[in-house]
Amino acid sequence: MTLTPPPQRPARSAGRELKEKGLFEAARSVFAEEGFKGATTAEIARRAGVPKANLHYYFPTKEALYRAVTEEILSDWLAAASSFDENDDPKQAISTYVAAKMDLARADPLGSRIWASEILRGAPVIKDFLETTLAEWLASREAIMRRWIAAGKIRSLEPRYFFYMIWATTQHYADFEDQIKALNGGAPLSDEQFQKAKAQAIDTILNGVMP
Amino acid sequence: MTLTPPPQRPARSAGRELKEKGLFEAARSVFAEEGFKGATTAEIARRAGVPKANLHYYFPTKEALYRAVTEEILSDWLAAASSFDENDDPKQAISTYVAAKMDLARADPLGSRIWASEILRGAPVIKDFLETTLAEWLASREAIMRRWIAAGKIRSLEPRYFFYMIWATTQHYADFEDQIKALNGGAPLSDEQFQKAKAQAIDTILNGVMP
DNA sequence: ACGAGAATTGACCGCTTGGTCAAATCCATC
DNA sequence: GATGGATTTGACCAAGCGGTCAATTCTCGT
Repeated sequence: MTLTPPPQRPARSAGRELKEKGLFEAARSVFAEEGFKGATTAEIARRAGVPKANLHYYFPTKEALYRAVTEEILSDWLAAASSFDENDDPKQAISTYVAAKMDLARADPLGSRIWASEILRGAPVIKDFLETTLAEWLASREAIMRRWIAAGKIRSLEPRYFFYMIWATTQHYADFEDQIKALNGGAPLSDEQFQKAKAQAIDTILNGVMP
Repeated sequence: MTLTPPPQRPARSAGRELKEKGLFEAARSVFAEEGFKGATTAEIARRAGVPKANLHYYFPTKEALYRAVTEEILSDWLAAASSFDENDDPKQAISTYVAAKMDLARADPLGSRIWASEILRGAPVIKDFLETTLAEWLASREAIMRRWIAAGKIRSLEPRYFFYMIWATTQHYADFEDQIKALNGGAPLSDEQFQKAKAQAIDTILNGVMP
């Protein structure tokens, strides 16, 4: 399900995609701050610098816009998740995956926050994704981890709670960025600080599971 | 700053505190689901089973109600935080603290979610708490951990990122409960599952930092 | 240069929002 | 049982909401 232009005629000029992209990005920032219900189409339009009626030309309803935003986020999540499979060695697989999730949180904090906000309100839009695609992803990686455990390559543990820890820790840097900022003298983590945090997350998690 | 009755006259009957408590609890559930902006006083009043005008008698504005809810959450957070200091031994202190945070997430998921939602919108109401009380708590516990590191009792690490991992992991079980539910066949974690998750969180975190 | 569809937009609509208010009711005290 | 403040509540209001629409302007193939 990819995002379709509102009327299905061929795009006329490059301005179309540009404007759509502007609205899309404005929507991301407003949804991330206010959640679906708290977000207003007027505010989204204002940030995009277009009249509200113009927004409704590109995205017929607030929910259609929200769904478009959401789909991209799920797609990015899956892309980062694939890094877990790039290596057969647990140490490498886990390191790579945690690093990818940390980088995603850093590169796209808004996406992570929209996800969080969607879960907080009961996940009405992504519930199906969670119950099917995400559940399947988790089940198959649990199987991999159980083989590692059986082979004595990692400690014995319940894989899903391990993944929850990874998700929680990495996404915390996006979702709670404002809290981290407040605890960092008002400034967001510098690149050096973030690299240190990433390295430590990998390190602590690895030490936590390697025998 | 404790919560004051709207007019300051002495309470007449027990019904007053009861009604106030009902509104308070209804407000918690709505704020947790919809965030501050998405929450409506009409919905809060509906869940409390009182007319909206009655809500505004007890809490003059939506923000006053929100602030009252928020204060209690910060207070609970600090209470759980004190468990970190109950023991001089790092292993004991960390175990006890993680257990306390997990128990708090289980006992009061709404509080955790309201906190998360408040951070997501930029923490306008609790920013001062974060920059003062929370920052001081963190600084002094960082000092404790640095002494442990110097004494070789735990691995060398940056204490604050370690606390972020604890906060993230424990609060994940409250904030992302609906996601966990979706990954658990639609059912929330049973008490046994939760105890297992708690034990594993403690275990993995301890292994992650003990030398 | 003109016709036709694409894109733009101010004005507008019905509904919901947070909050107000005055009238009604309750209830401890005398 | 009368008094007066505490409490309750339906009705109401101005502002904001998501969404519509008709009139206008733009853009391209001819």
